[in-house]
Amino acid sequence: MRTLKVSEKNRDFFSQVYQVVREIPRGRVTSYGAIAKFLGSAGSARMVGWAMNASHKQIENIPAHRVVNRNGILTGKHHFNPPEKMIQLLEFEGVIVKNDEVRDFDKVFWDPIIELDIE
DNA sequence: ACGTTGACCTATA
DNA sequence: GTATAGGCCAACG
Repeated sequence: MRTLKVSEKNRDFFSQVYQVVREIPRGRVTSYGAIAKFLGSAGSARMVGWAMNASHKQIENIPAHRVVNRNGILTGKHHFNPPEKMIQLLEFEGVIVKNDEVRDFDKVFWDPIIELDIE
């Protein structure tokens, strides 16, 4: 269990999303909804998507390819350039993607609610 | 200021 | 198994 320290500056929703996404280990994935729920705003999963959409503007690298929807489908691949990049990144880390869907999703799923503690 | 738009999710049929 | 509906709420035009 790792503890996430949220400083005064990083209190806004987007920053918190980025901090969680950065904690996803190599070869594991999580879902938009899981992040939203972890941050206390379940039902705002679409905002997590928005955060990913804006993640390329961030200075630090955000492993947005490790975030998929709750069925393990790579719904966000069209926002990568090229779209195949997302699959390549995942498979490079050992995640097997078949037909835009993560294989053994339940096994590689990384749940921030279990793995992270917020401070 | 306001209507529309989503890298979503749950529920229901 | 698919389909449709409603809620969500920040950002964009």
